[in-house]
Amino acid sequence: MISSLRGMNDILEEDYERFTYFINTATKIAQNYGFHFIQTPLLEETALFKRSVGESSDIVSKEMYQFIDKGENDVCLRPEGTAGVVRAFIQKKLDKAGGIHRFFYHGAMFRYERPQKGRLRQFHQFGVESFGVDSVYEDASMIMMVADILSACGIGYRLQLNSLGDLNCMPPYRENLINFVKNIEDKICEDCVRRVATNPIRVLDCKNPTCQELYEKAPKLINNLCSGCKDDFDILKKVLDDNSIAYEINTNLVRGLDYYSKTAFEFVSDEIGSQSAIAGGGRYDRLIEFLDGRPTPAVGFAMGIERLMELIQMPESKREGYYMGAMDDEAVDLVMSLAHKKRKTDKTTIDYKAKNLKNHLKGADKVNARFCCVIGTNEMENQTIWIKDLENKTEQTLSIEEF
RNA sequence: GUGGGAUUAGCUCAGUUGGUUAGAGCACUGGUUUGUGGUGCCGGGGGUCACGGGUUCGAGCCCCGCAUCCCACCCCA
Repeated sequence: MISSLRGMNDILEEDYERFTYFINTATKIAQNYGFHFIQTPLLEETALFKRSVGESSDIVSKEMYQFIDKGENDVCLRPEGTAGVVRAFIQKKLDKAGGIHRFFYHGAMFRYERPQKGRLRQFHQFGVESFGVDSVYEDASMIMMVADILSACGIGYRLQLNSLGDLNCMPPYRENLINFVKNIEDKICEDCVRRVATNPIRVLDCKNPTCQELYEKAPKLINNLCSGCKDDFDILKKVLDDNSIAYEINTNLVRGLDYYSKTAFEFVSDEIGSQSAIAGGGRYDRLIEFLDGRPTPAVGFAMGIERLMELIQMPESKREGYYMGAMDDEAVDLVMSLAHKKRKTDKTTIDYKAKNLKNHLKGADKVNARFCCVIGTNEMENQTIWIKDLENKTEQTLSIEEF
């Protein structure tokens, strides 16, 4: 038997119902916020991710499905969604056109990681990207949108917030931090030593308790923001307060992708194990110019659909549509024709085998049909059809023309 | 990539110190004497015990390998 590749799952039946329900709910909300759907290719030039996500990130340095295609192009399956959307935005010259452009997307992402609960090699994200709005109110809108989507799905969460600063305050802070860490380099873990060289800010996010203790005395970016960043962060907090969205400031929150600046946020769940981040995002004002576009402010987020799946509270499934069956073999053809007509407007399932009434009622129950419609000898004689409403338990007999 | 645990029917799981033909519940399917369901009763099908080796008179059970899943690290959605 050939089975699916490690970390790559089929989505069907109950899972598919939940998956679709989430996409539909999130789509509606994104549209309410003025976003439009965008679809970009699953395969992109490798250079796109190296330049956007950053070569120092684990995603690019060891997790990409990368290969050379038959045209000798260095390509890879997308490990995240933002890079492709930004590429499309620039390629379509929307950066030069100016104005505001808001997109949402959903689809498969690929990362070659060791699978675990909530961590797959092929997984699905729902994300949005907003271009051309530098106001921090847009950042707030992003967070409100995630909160709306999660609430609509009945999902509980904690929201963590941080500011990563901008070109004015981040570089001096970075130097500051490097100096601090260099002084205690002999006490920190191996990973942190590596991080100082590749991406020093990420040491703050280290899970090692010894390191965490040491970093408690480290300078905090939140206390060293320039006035612009600080004002924006204050406004953001106020807007969230005004709209009753609870948050906690996590000065160690560092997004794993290199392109983020200023607002960074993460929604976590305490109910799904160690892979607890269910949504994450932030501002990335410099990414468009990194990818050769005209400088354009941007902010976005992504949600991991598989991680949300078991948290989604599905609405109660209601009886729907028709079930049709015959009690005599001679009636099967008539059932078939009536069902064909009915299917133009309603969900209709047919049982092709003649059965007694009891079994048809059981069958109708099984497919969760609202109406059980049966044709037997009596009905054939009178050219009628017997219908029972399984919800209200009422019955009627209609002529086949009326049906 | 590192460390640990698990794997028996479609699903959830029993299976004694290694000993006849591997079980249960649910699900599926048929019947319940020919017109009333979701909730009665009776029956039926379905297992290379993940896979590959080894030890043994004999392995679901012990040993080795391997695959997958789970947990933690790591990473991140």
